[in-house]
Amino acid sequence: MNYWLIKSEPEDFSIEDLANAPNRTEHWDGVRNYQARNFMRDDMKIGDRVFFYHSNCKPPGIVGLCEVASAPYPDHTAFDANCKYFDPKSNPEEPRWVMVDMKFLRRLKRMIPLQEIKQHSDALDGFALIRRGNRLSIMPVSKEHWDFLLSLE
DNA sequence: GCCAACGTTGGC
DNA sequence: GCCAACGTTGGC
Repeated sequence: MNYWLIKSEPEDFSIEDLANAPNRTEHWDGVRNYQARNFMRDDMKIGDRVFFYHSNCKPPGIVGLCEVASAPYPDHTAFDANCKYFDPKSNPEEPRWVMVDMKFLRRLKRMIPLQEIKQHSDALDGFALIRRGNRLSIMPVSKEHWDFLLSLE
């Protein structure tokens, strides 16, 4: 099993939104970064565990757990000219972007703020979230880092 | 709102 | 293939 962290701006889509979605599951659309796409396309497996991270808010941090609930499939929002995720270079015959379904598991007992995560840079050495200039919206988490982060809960 | 740190685009 | 210009992310 692999472990991941996904970012979402809570004003756009929050952990509550995922918890309230039908079947507690929603497709993770709108990823328009090749590295993040490749993680979904090549490495994510059904059942992988995922930290849900709230970004661009006060305070940012890890707020919940979810799991990968589907294989990757084409992100249809890239085909819709009225959608903000529209990409004219993607089409149904040759989709450029993919997504997976994410299923809500639970909220953390408390939010783990980014500021606190940064204070454990020794235990979390190499964790992509706290690397300088990190902008990835989907990133892998090692088993060791996963367990450590959960121990902070 | 600022701005550093990216990633992407496109001319050459 | 280089790289300047531009757009975006996201913490602060």
